Amino acid sequence: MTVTIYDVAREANVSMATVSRVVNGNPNVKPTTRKKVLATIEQLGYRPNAVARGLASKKTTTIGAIIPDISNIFFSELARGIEDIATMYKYNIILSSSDQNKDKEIELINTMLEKQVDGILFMGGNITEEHIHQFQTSSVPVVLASTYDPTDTIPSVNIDYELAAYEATKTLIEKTNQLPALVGSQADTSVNTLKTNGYLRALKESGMEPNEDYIYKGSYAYSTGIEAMEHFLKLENRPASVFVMYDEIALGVIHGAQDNGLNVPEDIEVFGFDNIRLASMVRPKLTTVVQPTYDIGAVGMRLLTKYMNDEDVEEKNVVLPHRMEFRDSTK
Amino acid sequence: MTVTIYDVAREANVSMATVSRVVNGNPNVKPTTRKKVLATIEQLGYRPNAVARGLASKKTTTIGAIIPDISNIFFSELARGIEDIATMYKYNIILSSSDQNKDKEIELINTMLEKQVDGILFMGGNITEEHIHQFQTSSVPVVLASTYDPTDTIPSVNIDYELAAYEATKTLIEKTNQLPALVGSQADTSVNTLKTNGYLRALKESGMEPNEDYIYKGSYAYSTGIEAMEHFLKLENRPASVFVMYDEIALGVIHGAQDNGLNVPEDIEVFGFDNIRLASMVRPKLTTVVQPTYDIGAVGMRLLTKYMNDEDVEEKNVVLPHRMEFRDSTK
DNA sequence: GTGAAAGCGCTAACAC
DNA sequence: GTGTTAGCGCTTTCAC
Repeated sequence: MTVTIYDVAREANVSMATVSRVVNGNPNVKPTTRKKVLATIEQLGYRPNAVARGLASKKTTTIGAIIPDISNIFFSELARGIEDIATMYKYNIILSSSDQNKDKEIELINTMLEKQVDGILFMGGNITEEHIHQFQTSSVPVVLASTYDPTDTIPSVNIDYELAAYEATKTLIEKTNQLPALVGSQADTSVNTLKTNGYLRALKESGMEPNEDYIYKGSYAYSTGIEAMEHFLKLENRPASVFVMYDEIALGVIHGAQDNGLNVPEDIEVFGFDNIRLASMVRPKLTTVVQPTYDIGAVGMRLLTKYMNDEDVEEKNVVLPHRMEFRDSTK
Repeated sequence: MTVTIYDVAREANVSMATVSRVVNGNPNVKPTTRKKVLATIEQLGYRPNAVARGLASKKTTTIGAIIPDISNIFFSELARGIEDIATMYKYNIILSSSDQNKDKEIELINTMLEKQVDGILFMGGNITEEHIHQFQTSSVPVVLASTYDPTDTIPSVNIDYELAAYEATKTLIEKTNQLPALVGSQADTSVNTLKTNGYLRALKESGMEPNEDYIYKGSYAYSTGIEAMEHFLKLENRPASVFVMYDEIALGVIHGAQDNGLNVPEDIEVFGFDNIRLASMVRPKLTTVVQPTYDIGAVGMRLLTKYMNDEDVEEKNVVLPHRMEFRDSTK
């Protein structure tokens, strides 16, 4: 039925070992035999069985990527960064969405380990002790991307979320001289915590007290922005500016304002976070914290290849630079 | 080092076969032995090796998905549909982007076949004879999603792109009584051809002649919309409406118009295609052809499971319904 | 430069 | 119910 390395060996009058050498580009083969083997491979339509190879060699050239949600524009961009570098190094990717559900995350890690992936790239919400235990007892390297491990145990690629949020909030305070609102996700993830902390630090440094009414948290969705704006408009004094933890929600804030007759940035300034492609596809274009999304994936994957190949790693926890991009949603 | 089924068997004083039965939920095991085996599995931290299992059973419970670009919002949504159903049926996914490059597509198909995937879900640009040849000589089932095979040889899940484009164009003609413009991608894909054909058919039926100046094609990107609008504005008579083959480009058209002082829909009406999430995240909200993106992926994956399990398939080429959603970018 | 042979860790008859 | 055994298709020493 299916043609195996044995069939090729027989037809070409060589041993399996020689065919294996040819297939794997081993130089210790006489050019003439190589040619002969290649010819019968072609003729028989032989296709190496990567599963058998994986069993024998204990390498699958496949890595596992666990991602919160592939349909999320931020993560799909990050995934593309992973993929491009993986392709460059000849790895395939088993990709799975976890919805940041801890049990699902743990289950996925185990499934991927069973499938004998050569490494795991993990993007998630919160890194718990159980995660760390899983990772440490894993036989293959693990790298975190856009995911913060408070213990700094696991290699990772991130930006400084706390600092970025601090800077954005600080900017808003300096511009308006008033207390900025905060809109974001209520999910209990370390990135959310870091962003919130940055916001609070900026307030504190300016001698401002946080105001419950000025903090609105919901889902990661656009609709959270709409809802937040409706909430703020019911207040006696609405905020003069708002720092939003995710661009998609920020778009909701802008439209929520516009739909209620406010002008952005004249009546209310909006500062986003991530710089997803949509940020330049709104009017007014969104001022936001630029995070090198694609690069986080790419650098994470590159880091993982280093661990898989036992190369030296200078920096276990990579912090990529971020910056603020001022567009038209702030004055 | 790693604990194998043999270690478990030895520790539990049973044979490998029994351990295998327990692991695979085979009912022919006495409850007491099952309990014993389960206990030593737990104790030893045994994790079944899926690669070995795949070699022995010739099933990997992994499918391959070839997609034009995972960072594209349309395809990432489709991918989520695939994934959810795959998870439901206990399959993992090897996901790769092809950029609709034919050579890369063929190469990916081969890589996935080498990895012994149990089936392939293919999303691409053009289905050529070479593709069909590859698919037919493949040992595993293949399903196309959002990808048109003119010969109807390969099972597929689509909507009727030609009809949908026809309807949208027709609507624009009836509203404005003028020749609508066409903006889209110049990529030579069958979906693009179908959409263009639908546009042309609507013109013909209304006794209108296509006008070169009213057809602008570029990349799939937002910027194509901006460029198209700039092109139209240079014309002596600019179009009263435009049918855009992709929502993301349509957003560009809207903003290209607005950035040049035109109002949508008053000065120019815009009709999109796909109903990506962004369509409701612009102002004015985009009127568009609603395509059940997530469902195309989900139904495609479900269809693939049927082929993989040798179930009966009533409909080899599934055509899902579409509809027009009228929002604020048309009058 | 090439071949022989022993696994890799598991499943799947088949026997008992 | 449970054990024995022969592969699955390949890589990898180790000889020669």
